[in-house]
This record gives sequence, structure tokens and C-alpha cells, in this order.
Amino acid sequence: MSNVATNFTQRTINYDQLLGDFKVLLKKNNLKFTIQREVILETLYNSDEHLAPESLHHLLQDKFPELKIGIATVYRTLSLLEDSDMVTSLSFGAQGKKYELGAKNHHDHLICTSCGTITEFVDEEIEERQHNIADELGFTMQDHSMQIYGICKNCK
Amino acid sequence: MSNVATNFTQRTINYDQLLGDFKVLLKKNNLKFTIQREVILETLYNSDEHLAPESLHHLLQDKFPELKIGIATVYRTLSLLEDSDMVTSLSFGAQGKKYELGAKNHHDHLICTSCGTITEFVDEEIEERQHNIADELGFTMQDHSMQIYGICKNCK
DNA sequence: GTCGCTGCAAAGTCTTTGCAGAGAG
DNA sequence: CTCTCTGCAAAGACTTTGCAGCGAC
Repeated sequence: MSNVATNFTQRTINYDQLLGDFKVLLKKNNLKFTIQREVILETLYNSDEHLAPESLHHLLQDKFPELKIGIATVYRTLSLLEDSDMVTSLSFGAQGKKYELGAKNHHDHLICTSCGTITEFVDEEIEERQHNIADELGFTMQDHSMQIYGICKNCK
Repeated sequence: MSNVATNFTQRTINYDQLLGDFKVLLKKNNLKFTIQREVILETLYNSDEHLAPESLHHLLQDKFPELKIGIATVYRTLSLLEDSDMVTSLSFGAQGKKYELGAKNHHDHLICTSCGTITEFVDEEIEERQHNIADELGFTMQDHSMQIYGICKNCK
């Protein structure tokens, strides 16, 4: 690969650390650590997919059938995690959001409009440029997201 | 402003031309040119906002009460326009999409998380970089979108 | 005239909320 | 024990669809 700083992301923290952060967060807000919240965090951690609430719910039902986790709990937990900046949501194309754990390095998305595959990438030049632009416009940048849509190698 | 290629967008075509394109599109697909479709196009053209279907519907009811345009027609026309690449949809934050006419220059969005204001910008360096990245990953780029979230000048 | 379009209302999705019992601290 | 969570079901919000009459061509 050339001089393009295009690197695939890596998980930056291990699960125990993530779980610890989650427990701290809960404690700080007087919330309880429940088995449902734990398996949702764990499932997000172990998934390389960008999960829609419904897909996550199915995964949970498959992996933890005895818990009978309700879809409402999935939505509530995702909102909680998103509000606490532990997960990020993306809304591509049609309707519905997809969630991914924020405990990965920051990255942007390349989305194949044919097969729907999402590829992640990071480009330092763009990252830096975004900061500059925000500064120039008197904006305090909190976050950003970028998507490139096209046809992937396999679909061509 | 410094050397940052940050320019605000300008409308690239006039309304008559846009309307002409729309008529051609309709004819090509054996669709009819109706007053409802025309006022929707016109309202989008005259709006500097990114419009949600509901907001657009309200605008239309205010401006053309005698037409009694139904919300279903708004949705159907927006889908038509989006499928034909005449409008683009964005889905920020919460739920629901917002639409804008595609007949503007390409631009990206800076979104204030406090007041919700959307500022548009273009940066050539980023544009170019996106093409390079897509190429490197064997991707044929069709489109892209970028959002920067933060706190705007006024809200600070 | 023909055939697509429209408004209306009903039906679908996706998401949130109310509630009573269950469970964490 | 207390007070939050959970699953369920009902309610909401947003979008799509079926239909009969209307209107563009």
C-alpha cells in the first residue's frame, strides 16, 4: 500500500477494561448493573458488524435464550450506551440505525451500494483537515462521521 | 479567510433548467407532470433548509392550501426525486430523514449539536483524498457524505 | 379515453412508554 | 428493603400501501 495512511481499525481496549468502564458509568449515574446490560455490551464487543437493534436482539435471543431479553431492553440499553458515548450510531440509506461500539479507534466507512458491506478506514490527512475546518468556522468539534458510497471490488 | 478552501455553496442551475430536467425525467419514465410534483420541486428549490417530509408538507399546506397536498404524495415525490438523484437525503441524530435538492454544488455538513443549525462547506483537499482512498481500496466511488458535529460560534 | 396520480384512511415498520413483578445493591 | 430494571403489551411516530375518483396527455 502506498503512502495513504489507510489502516484498518483495531480494538483499543480489552473486554474487562470496557466492562469496568461500563460499571463505573452505571455507578456514577445510580444505575444498576444487570445481566441484560452485560450481555448486550459483550455481544456488541464480540461483533464485528454494525448492528441494527433488531439484529442485536436476534443475536441475544440465540445466544442467551434463557434470558428472554425483550426488544425494549435492547433499545433502552443502546440509548443508554449511546448517550454515554460508548456506542455510536450510523444511519445509512433506508431506515433504521446501526450501532457499533465506540471502543474502537475512530474510523470512517466505505459502504458498498451493491452488497451492503461496510469497510472501515482511517485517513490522517482527512482527520486533520476536519479539525482545521471546524476551527476556521469557529466551531468546537465534538465528533464527525464520513461515509463513501460505491461499488466494492467483489461486486464489480 | 486563510488558505483553506472552504467556500459556501451556490446553486448551480436555475429553476427553469431544473424544472426542464424534471420534465425530461418524468417523460423518460412515462410519468406524469402534475401540479403537486411541480410545487414540491419548487418548494425544495426555494428552501435553504434541509427539509423533513413533515416540514415540507407543512410548507406546502401553507403556500398552496387549495391543493390539499397529502403527506403520502410528499413521501412518494421525495422517493421519486431521490431515486432519480435529484434530491439527497441525510439522516442526522435522532430519527427521520431530511432532504435537500441535489442541484447545488456538492458540500458537506457541519452540525451544531446545541442548536441544530446546519452549515455547509466544501473542502477540495478532502474531496480529493476521498477519491484516492476509494481507489486504493478498489472501490468505485459513487457518492459520499461527511458530517462534523460540534458547538457553533453562537452557542458557545 | 387511458392509465398514472392523488388524497384519504388503513396498514406497516420501527421505537418508546406504562405497568406490575423481578432483581440489584 | 428500596428503587431501578425488565418483559410484555399498548401506544407513538414515521412511512407505505390500497383504493376509488381525478386529471395529464
